[in-house]
Amino acid sequence: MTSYKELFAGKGLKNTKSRNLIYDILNETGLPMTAEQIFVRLKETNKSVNLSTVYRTVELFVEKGLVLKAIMAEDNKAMFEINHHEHKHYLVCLNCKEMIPVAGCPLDEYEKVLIDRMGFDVTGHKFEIYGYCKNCQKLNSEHKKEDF
Amino acid sequence: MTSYKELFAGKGLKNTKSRNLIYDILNETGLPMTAEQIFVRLKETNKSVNLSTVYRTVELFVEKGLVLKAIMAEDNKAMFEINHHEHKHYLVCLNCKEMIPVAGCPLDEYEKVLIDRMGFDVTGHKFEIYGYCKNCQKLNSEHKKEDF
DNA sequence: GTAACTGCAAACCTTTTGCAGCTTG
DNA sequence: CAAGCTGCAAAAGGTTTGCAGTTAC
Repeated sequence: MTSYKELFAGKGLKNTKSRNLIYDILNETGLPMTAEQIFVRLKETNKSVNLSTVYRTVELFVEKGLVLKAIMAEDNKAMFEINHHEHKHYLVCLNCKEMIPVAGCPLDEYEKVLIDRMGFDVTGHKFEIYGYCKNCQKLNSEHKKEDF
Repeated sequence: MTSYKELFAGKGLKNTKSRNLIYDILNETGLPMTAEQIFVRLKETNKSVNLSTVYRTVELFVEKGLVLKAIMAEDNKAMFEINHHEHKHYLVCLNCKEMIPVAGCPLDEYEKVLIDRMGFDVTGHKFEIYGYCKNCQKLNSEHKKEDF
């Protein structure tokens, strides 16, 4: 179990067992997880942390900028992932729900256009691409173009 | 009160008072609304429809492709809007929560690139731009660049 | 007439909160 | 030691469901 002493201290957070465990799980997994998933993962490894603590912790991490929060359409649950401070988007498979990260972002130019055209002060954006991953394409084929 | 007899019939739905009312509200408003908002709006005009009926109805509309559903980050509530079958995105003001529609979409090209590069079969995408609208820019100024 | 729809109340599920006890710096 | 964390249990808030009665076709 790693210790994130300095990392937490820098944000005015105490370095506790739960926080280390939760940050670890998010780090290892490398993908967005729900609070429940984090909770279950910890339970499996007999390093149980109370579910409310998980919620409080990830929310705190979000507040301090250590973690990013996103709410997935469909099953409206919040998902949390380590903030690597890189700009990243996901391909979300509609079948297996896997989230595949893609580097790069085609939107910066567009944001500038919007600022000019609409006088809207852009601070960020969210961009998710839905479809079917390679694996699921083999299995399924009766999907149609949808509107998002 | 308009009647959407043919529209509903085409989707195998019965033409009922509640459905007309709900579709009407969404049409008039022209912007995404929560089930609650629809419910309240109807109550105000003494055309009360039960909240569960609102939920059942909008969800049905979504299923039939008449309405689009989106879940707003922050307060994770589902929002519903008429599906005009046009590709549209929103500027979401982080202060007043207003959603300003923008026509056009810079992403089609990018989707093609992804298909080639990742073998991912894209069926759609969701794109929301966060920031501050003209009005709120005047009031606030202490906002920082955030990660989404 | 029958299948579909609605209202009502209760259940559900994710997330939040109050409080008492325990840790960390 | 004081402030901050955690567990527990209970509440909150959005959404769903079972059922009995009503309505549309």
